[in-house]
Amino acid sequence: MPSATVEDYIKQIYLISDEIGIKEVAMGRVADALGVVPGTATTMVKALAAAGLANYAPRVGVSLTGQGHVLALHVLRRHRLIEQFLVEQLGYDWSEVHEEAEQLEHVVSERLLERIDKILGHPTVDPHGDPIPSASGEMSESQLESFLQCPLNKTLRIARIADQNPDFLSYIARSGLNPGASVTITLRDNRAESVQLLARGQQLSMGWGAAAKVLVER
Amino acid sequence: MPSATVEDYIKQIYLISDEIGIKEVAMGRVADALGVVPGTATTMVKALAAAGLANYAPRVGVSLTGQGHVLALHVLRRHRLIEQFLVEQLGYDWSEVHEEAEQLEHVVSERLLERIDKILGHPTVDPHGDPIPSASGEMSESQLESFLQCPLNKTLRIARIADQNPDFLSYIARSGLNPGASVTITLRDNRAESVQLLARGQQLSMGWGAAAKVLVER
DNA sequence: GTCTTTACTTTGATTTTGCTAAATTATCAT
DNA sequence: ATGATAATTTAGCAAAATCAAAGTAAAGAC
Repeated sequence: MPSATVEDYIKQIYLISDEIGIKEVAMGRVADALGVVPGTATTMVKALAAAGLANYAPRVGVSLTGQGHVLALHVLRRHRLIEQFLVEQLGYDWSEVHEEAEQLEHVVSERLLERIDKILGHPTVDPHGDPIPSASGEMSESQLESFLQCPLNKTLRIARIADQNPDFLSYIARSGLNPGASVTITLRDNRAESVQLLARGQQLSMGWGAAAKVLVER
Repeated sequence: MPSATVEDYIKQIYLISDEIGIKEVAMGRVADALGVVPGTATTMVKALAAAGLANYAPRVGVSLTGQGHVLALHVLRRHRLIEQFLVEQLGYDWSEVHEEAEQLEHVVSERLLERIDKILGHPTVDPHGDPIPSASGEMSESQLESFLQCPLNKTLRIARIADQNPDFLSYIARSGLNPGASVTITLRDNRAESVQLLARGQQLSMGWGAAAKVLVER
């Protein structure tokens, strides 16, 4: 049974790889994501490789093996189901569930997880709109657009916030941009790298970095 | 923040001490309870003493300090509230919650615990009838009698099963001796060290070891 | 009262996960 | 090309928790 640390490394490698769209993840990114010094990441990633969970190429980066990929999806399933459970059943705010799930994801049994899944009615997305992998390890690959790609002046539904940073999430929550809420993009300015939008009757403006993390559906 | 291992040692020392009614717990008992070789227990208990959680006297045993006592009650509170939650809200059987709670007790946050406590309506006992310490660390000291002390031929209510062994618990559950159920002790034979009883209309017989672990109230 | 058994402690090694600091390689600008 | 800068790896060390095996003390047997 993989340790909590191993699960965290595998999960982060998966998430970074997914985010940048490249298999190979640079060691620096791994070290950053895990909050350890680079040397620690190198040592751990070598151990992951020895355990058959990752491929490691010195000075190039790390990628997940098939086995590592399976494990990553399992951990992600646990994390996201727990988040959904905390919001739905325990009255947590969707912007504050991350830390708690981070701990719980390493100790819930398969049995408990399946009960949670059943009670929640087999949800396919967590409170942030992130997709929940199925028990068999499939992940629905939805085609969502971010604030940067979606059409102007149409009413859209917030589907997903692709960031776990508590600060960012609470800004999003305060602005009424919860998953499920409605928005209209009124203006996109390429020179200023800013987006103007209308949510809850309020006019808002976001920079490109932030705007890219809010995904909508029509 | 104490590690999961430290919490486990402190909890077991508390439980054993409580069970035998003596402050000083022999190292062998500690090693057994934790499932480690004696040398390991010695090393760890010394560390607990160095951390101010326990008093250690070589070849005599270990006892909890005030600080250790407080920690033990906190861990027990977490464990028992979680057990109650698993039974009440997630449809677990009361005889199978122990392992799950054993893991969860080390990672639930104070915030989550208080939400669970509130949802359950501030329960004072867990599914086994074991008392749940309050948030401030008080434990209701009830005066329950076991099958060995209670009066004969009276209808009594099962209040508590003082054992966590899954085998024993499932025997108890199958026999209809769940906390809350009614029983009548019909015969106690000191020579045979056995107890005859009536539960759910069924005649049953238990040895003294088992009978001592079932506590009733009138 | 010695002897043997049992309980306990000590010692030394191992695994996992982390750190610091030095050495190395790659990259980029000049 | 060359040297500076940034990223990465190596090497050496440490803490936590464990084990195996050897040593020691206490208790009971005779």
